[in-house]
Amino acid sequence: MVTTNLNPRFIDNPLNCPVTRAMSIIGGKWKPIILNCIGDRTLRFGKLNQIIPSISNKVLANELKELEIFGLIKRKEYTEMPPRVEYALTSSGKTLLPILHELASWGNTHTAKKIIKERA
Amino acid sequence: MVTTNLNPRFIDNPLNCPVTRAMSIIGGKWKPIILNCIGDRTLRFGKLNQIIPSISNKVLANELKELEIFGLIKRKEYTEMPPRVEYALTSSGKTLLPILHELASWGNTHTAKKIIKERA
DNA sequence: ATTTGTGGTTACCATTAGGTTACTTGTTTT
DNA sequence: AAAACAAGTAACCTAATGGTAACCACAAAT
Repeated sequence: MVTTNLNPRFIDNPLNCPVTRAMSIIGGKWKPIILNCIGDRTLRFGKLNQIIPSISNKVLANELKELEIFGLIKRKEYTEMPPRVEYALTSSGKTLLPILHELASWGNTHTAKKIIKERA
Repeated sequence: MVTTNLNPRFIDNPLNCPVTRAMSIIGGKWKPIILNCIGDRTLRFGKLNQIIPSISNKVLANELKELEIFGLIKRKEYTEMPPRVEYALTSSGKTLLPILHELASWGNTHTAKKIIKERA
């Protein structure tokens, strides 16, 4: 069974906290990466899978579905054979890009080497 | 056994992606909330637990420990009885605050009501 | 003598997120 | 006749995350 419901953390947000809300949407291992990868482009499923090879197609399909439910990406299906499906960010999804970029540049200042060295 | 190691996602970052790196540090259910709560203040353990009542003290202790390992918060212990421990953001942790604020205001525009309504 | 306050720890358990492999569809190429 | 392509599904499994409840040390207050 494919379970693509709303993230329980989104529904049951004890503090009704906007940070929790945001994290319940873009949190998780792959969602921010996917959003960041798509960026301003329009990408097909297979292309995304190729850019992010370490994600399985099951998980990719699932994450895309959830992102669509939250209105961050739009899915366009062409009825051809073999099938073609294109993904792009919605305007709402694009408002996340600058935040993700900041997060990325922040992440660059916290490299693994640095932290592991500092702990040693 | 208390398992406060580095997040496996931080170590095993397949794409060596800064977004992944950032999310492996501040991702998770409580870390961004804790950071945001502390903000510019200095808070004691009990006070934090009171502000975020839905977190258990075990989990809170654990998250604080991890945030300390990543150099985002500093812990100051007073050898008194009963004990007193104060937490505050490090300068590195404070650089996250503006990003968290943006995330929060973004989260405010994506309320549960709105999304559930749009789906109906 | 017992309770209270503080900042945790321990052992145990439940849920969830994520991963693996195999399979489907219908048309085109070998 | 069989294999390849594209975009997934289905069934199953493991690891990580988070949660619960009980307990600890030590001093001060009741």
